[in-house]
Amino acid sequence: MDAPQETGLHLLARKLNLHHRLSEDDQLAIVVLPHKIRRLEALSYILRESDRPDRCAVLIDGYAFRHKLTGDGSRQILSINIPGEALDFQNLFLEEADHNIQMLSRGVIADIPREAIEALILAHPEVGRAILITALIEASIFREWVVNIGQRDSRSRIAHLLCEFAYRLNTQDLGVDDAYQLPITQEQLADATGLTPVHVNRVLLALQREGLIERKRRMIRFPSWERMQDVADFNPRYLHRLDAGTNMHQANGAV
Amino acid sequence: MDAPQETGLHLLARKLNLHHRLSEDDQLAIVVLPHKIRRLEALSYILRESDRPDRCAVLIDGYAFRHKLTGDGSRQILSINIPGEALDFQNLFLEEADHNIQMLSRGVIADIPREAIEALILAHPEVGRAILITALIEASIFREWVVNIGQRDSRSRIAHLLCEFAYRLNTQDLGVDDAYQLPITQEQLADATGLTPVHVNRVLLALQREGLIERKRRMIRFPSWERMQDVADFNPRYLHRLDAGTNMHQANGAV
DNA sequence: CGTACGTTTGATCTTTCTCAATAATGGTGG
DNA sequence: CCACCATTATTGAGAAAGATCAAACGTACG
Repeated sequence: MDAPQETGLHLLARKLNLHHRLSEDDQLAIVVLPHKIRRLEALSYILRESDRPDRCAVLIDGYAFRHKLTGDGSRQILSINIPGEALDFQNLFLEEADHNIQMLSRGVIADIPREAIEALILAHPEVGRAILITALIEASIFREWVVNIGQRDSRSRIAHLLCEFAYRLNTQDLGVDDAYQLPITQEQLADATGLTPVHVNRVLLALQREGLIERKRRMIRFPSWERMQDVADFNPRYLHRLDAGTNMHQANGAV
Repeated sequence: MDAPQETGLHLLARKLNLHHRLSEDDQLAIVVLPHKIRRLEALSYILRESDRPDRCAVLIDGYAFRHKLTGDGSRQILSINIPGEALDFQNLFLEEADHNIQMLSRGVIADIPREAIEALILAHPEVGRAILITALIEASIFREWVVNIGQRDSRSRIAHLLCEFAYRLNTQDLGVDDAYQLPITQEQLADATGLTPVHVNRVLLALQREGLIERKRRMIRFPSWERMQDVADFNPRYLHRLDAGTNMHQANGAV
């Protein structure tokens, strides 16, 4: 067994540092934050709409997703989260949660008490700043999703989601070269893009026939990142990486 | 001539106070913030994608909107902003803007220098907190737009946008009873909902035939807020008003 | 080794888009 | 105040993207 108690929050420090440079001292303050490790099964809920958030869950291992249900029961997936991401910055400072957060796969999270975060922000203003910036970048991603769902056809739409996910994985050093494991089913992909599962399936097969993606099992590979980026109309500016401009397949010199 | 120098920032203090209670002292600090008043024509740009934000524009009079263009030139409108709202919390703390902000009508804005905001946050932590909360609520609204565009059919979609706008106007005491002036053309409404202008027109006429809305010129009235809310699948939780639960037509006791 | 879940396929239907034209409206200069 | 122009709103007919319904096929895992 590994020791997530010792390594888990390093991922968070690393993630925050990607968007706002932090001193060694500030990073250390994050790593030593009090927290409780929990192992969760796939589909278990981390937070439900209308809950009062009182702790901040940080994803250590596995994947999670945000979603919201409409009155007629359909589900819109709002984000797919990867290890190192804090799941509750969007809710922690508000009175009640406006969406659900659920594990996608089985995994591990670290729960940090709200008060510990508050104290951290007071003692380390730059960390507070990093949290603000990270929350604003999440908002930027939501805006891009509005654009993606509102304006792009199904082909670009799905390609865009695949590009974003690849790029973010790569940012966190979780991609294996140019291939990666897509942790979601086609039905979930449908709920994330506002399409039906049947149509998602047809689009994936079409992208494959065109040679834009290769798939075996849940593994996805882009034979040409450029062509894919082009089809997806993907411009990573909205992800606000500090070292943007660097080629995605050699980046991550930081930390 | 009125004196927006004296009254303009009161609107901002009022807006922030809606989401996070502020002391008299904190509110005063907002009102006396150094700023420059500018009168702008309709469609003039306040910020462009890739700009480096260095000031915060607060909308004093008139309407503005955020939008983003895709590679093939289509436009997605991301928000419609009303007087009292700060237009740059989403960009001010990031290196470069990821979307455009443009005036919808002619109007007046107050430009606050970035440094003044930074100093304010340091001297008045509760104002910093209010800014964080306000930015998080904007993110919540973007999420709801993802849901709206991703899951609802054109009828609910447009109804939802109309409800949200009515509710927000009312929150800022800008609605005239149950009727209000919708400051956008059907083409802009189309770009906000991911539909075509032609279809928006047909949906509006249908809503009108059903007796869900009355229109003359740009004026919109809901004969029955309940029926409209129902068609729109509108639940104002995502707007995180402190005094939510109060009936929208009698609210605003605060400040 | 069977069962549940996920993927793939086919046929048909619906919503929304596209293209094109006409009708109001509002603002402007004379 | 009126005539004109540019915008905005409305209408119709046909096309297309994506949804729906239904079934078959794989494959992971208990």
